[in-house]
Amino acid sequence: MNDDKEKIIEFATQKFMNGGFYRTTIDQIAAEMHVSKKTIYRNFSSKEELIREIANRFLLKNSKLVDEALGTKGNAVLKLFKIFETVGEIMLKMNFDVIKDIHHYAPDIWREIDDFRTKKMTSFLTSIISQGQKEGYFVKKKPEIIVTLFIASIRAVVNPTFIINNRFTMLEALKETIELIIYGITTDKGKKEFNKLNHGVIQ
Amino acid sequence: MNDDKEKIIEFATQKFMNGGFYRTTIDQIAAEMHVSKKTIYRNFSSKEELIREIANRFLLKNSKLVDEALGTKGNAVLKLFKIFETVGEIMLKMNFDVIKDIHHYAPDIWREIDDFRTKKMTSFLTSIISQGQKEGYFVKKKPEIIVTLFIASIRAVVNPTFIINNRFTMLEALKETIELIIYGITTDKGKKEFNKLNHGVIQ
DNA sequence: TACGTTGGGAACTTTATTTGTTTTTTACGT
DNA sequence: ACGTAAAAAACAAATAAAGTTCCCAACGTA
Repeated sequence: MNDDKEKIIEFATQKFMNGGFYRTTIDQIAAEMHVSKKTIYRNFSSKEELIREIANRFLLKNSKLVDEALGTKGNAVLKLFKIFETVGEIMLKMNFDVIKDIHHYAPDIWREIDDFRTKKMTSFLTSIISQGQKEGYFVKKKPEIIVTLFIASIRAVVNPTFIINNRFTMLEALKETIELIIYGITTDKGKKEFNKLNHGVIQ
Repeated sequence: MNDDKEKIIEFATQKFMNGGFYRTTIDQIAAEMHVSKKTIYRNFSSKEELIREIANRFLLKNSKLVDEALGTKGNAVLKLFKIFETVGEIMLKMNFDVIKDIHHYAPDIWREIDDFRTKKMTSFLTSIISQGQKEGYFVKKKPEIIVTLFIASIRAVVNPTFIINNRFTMLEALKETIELIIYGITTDKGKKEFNKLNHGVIQ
């Protein structure tokens, strides 16, 4: 029966998130599930495929969260704010070593994740910035340029190779980066709007 | 010259703390330091010895922090509070996967750490609890029993095998545990004193 | 009861990676 | 120009995990 597959994914996700992809072996998963390796390999051709499946589900779940944030009624500044709030929450929940593992041992999967993330960001940032320009919150530079700048900056920070010692610093770095960029692309009207949400951080 | 040794330790510590002990190989360290493996193996007979050295220094450093907290002037309740504040700070700074790595791949070293920690805790808790009993803050049960209970509870929580999803939850768990135990061993006078420091959490 | 299918568990092979060693090359000081 | 010392590279050995195979027990069905 192929309700095994779901159970394996569920259990493996827990183990992986706790122990990292590398430290957690297929043997361990099988043993602790009281299932034979054969059963696992019948459902997944390799450990990598299992990891890929789990990564995809994770992306999909977070993708939905972002979509919800995007669905927020209101002006572009509010939407942008909501999205970064959501991203921050996702990052807080994440075990950072899991990301490091993928980056290190499964660079293919990492590339997929990065691609997905980039496409997602490009699409929503473009739409928000266009909206914000019409509303007079963002300066009227070419949206593609703004989006590229935005994504490049975020990717530079939210990346395992970015030297960090702990999650807090990392989140802080992201926040600072975003504030910097927002300062550069908002009109006076936009800055005012942002300060309402962000406790007056943007001058 | 044997100023190499210090440089290796310094660099390796950075790499290990960021990448974990397992993911970080001697080859990587050598390559990134622009040093040959021979140089590393001349100073350390094995990777394990290098790790042990780093772990020892880490323990020593934190041990000193605890000693400082212990040196705080004041009653036993204040001292206890200070120490757990310090421990909390240390935990926040720590990359938890590094601990998981040691626990998993170098159980010998882990046992040493655990021993050290236990001895340290036993010594300071015994002294604090005796002091607090004289001052009338703690109930007059046998200190050895209280200390044993205390240490067992803390070890149960501050342990890689304790299932946790993120650092925050873990710290929270530790805090709750400590509050529970303190509730059980303080007199009314002690509870009042603790609430002054702890925003009225102990009822 | 006999038969057949299914999956667990253990034993096995294979493959990949890393440790630790040895050899070669390079560079620098005398 | 020569000798030494360390880097770089090539090597062997060990380890550990992935993936496969086999055997056996449990269970359902005829």
